[in-house]
Amino acid sequence: MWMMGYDEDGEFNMVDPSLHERKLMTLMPRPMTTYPNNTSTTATITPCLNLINGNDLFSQYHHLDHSWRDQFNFVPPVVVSSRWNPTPEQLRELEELYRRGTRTPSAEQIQHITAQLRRFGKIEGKNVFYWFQNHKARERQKRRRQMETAAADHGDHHHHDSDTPQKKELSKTPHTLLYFLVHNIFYEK
Amino acid sequence: MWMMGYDEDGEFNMVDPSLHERKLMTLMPRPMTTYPNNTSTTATITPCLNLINGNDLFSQYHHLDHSWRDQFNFVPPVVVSSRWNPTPEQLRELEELYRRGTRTPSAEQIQHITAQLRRFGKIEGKNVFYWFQNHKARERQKRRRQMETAAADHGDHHHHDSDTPQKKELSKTPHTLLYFLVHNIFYEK
DNA sequence: GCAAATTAATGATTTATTCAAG
DNA sequence: CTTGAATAAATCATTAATTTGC
Repeated sequence: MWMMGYDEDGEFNMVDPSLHERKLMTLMPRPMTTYPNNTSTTATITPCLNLINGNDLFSQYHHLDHSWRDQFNFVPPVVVSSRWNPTPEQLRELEELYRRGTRTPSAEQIQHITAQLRRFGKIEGKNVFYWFQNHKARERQKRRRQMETAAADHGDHHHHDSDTPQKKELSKTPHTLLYFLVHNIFYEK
Repeated sequence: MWMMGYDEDGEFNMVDPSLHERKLMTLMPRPMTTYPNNTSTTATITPCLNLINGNDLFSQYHHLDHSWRDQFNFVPPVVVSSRWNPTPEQLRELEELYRRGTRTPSAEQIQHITAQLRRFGKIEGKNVFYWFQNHKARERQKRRRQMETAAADHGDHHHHDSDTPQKKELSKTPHTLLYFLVHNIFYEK
């Protein structure tokens, strides 16, 4: 329905739907079977991805009666959460890193952090990247709003805090995920 | 100088300079030596990268006399352009694609286009990605400005053109480079 | 004609905004 | 309502056009 047509920019889209259906993934129903690449050697219990955070994703199929299921060899598709949700430990670690000054971790830092946090559950590099990006932006806008209200209280004074983006520094070294990825994938050779 | 310190967000940066010195690259002076990965099997003449668009990058060192050069075994560093510049053919092809409706090509499209355009000279996927991103944005703002002036002429009427970003469509399929890269690099497994 | 100086285009990054899952 | 994910807008920085003084 939305898969083929012109968008606001007049762009014509005709794409392979299988490539872009990212909302929910349907997997073979193999409960308690971890991913092949799951490093099961860690001492901490890595919860089955379908039960992370205690959400039993099978429960939504309990209304199906067994006779029907058996007759057609029906197996309820396992709907796996489409987006990452940090475990409390992961969040704690990330916030600690942020508090200690990490804002835009380099690709290597991202990889390292990701590897560390995988001990606490499923996580990918892009999650770490997005987390810092969002956290930085939202802390900033939080402060901005505080400043606004403070300014309104005091009669619109322009008091430059230590966090006010003063004038914009030059020559910022690119540290973004995009930078890393571009250099890794697209630098042919 | 700018390489180590706190940026506007209070982030501490201490990075390997070699990773980020992207302003100008200095290569060994090997005139007429194409890049190793240069597909030299194509029938079309692929110009030496240093002479693309007819810029002889050695001419800037003609003031140096030979005796001095020979004495100290001086070889003029070949300054290679730090950013891609499309050849006329590449630009023609890209504009044709745009005219035909391509706006945000998928990763596969990018790879395909890049492969095609490599026939005309050095190019990378990210160049194609950025070209479409920039071209789309600048065509849009061009039209926006036209609209502004038109509205000013007619007394600020709100006449919704077919290109006015009406309300924002939902369910846009992610087609960006970032999407592609993220899925290729960070999808562990 | 020819470089240095200045301006205009545009390639490349970063930041702000938006969408939508939970 | 919070926040992970994605896109669009703004910005930076480099190269090409263009101008200017000689």
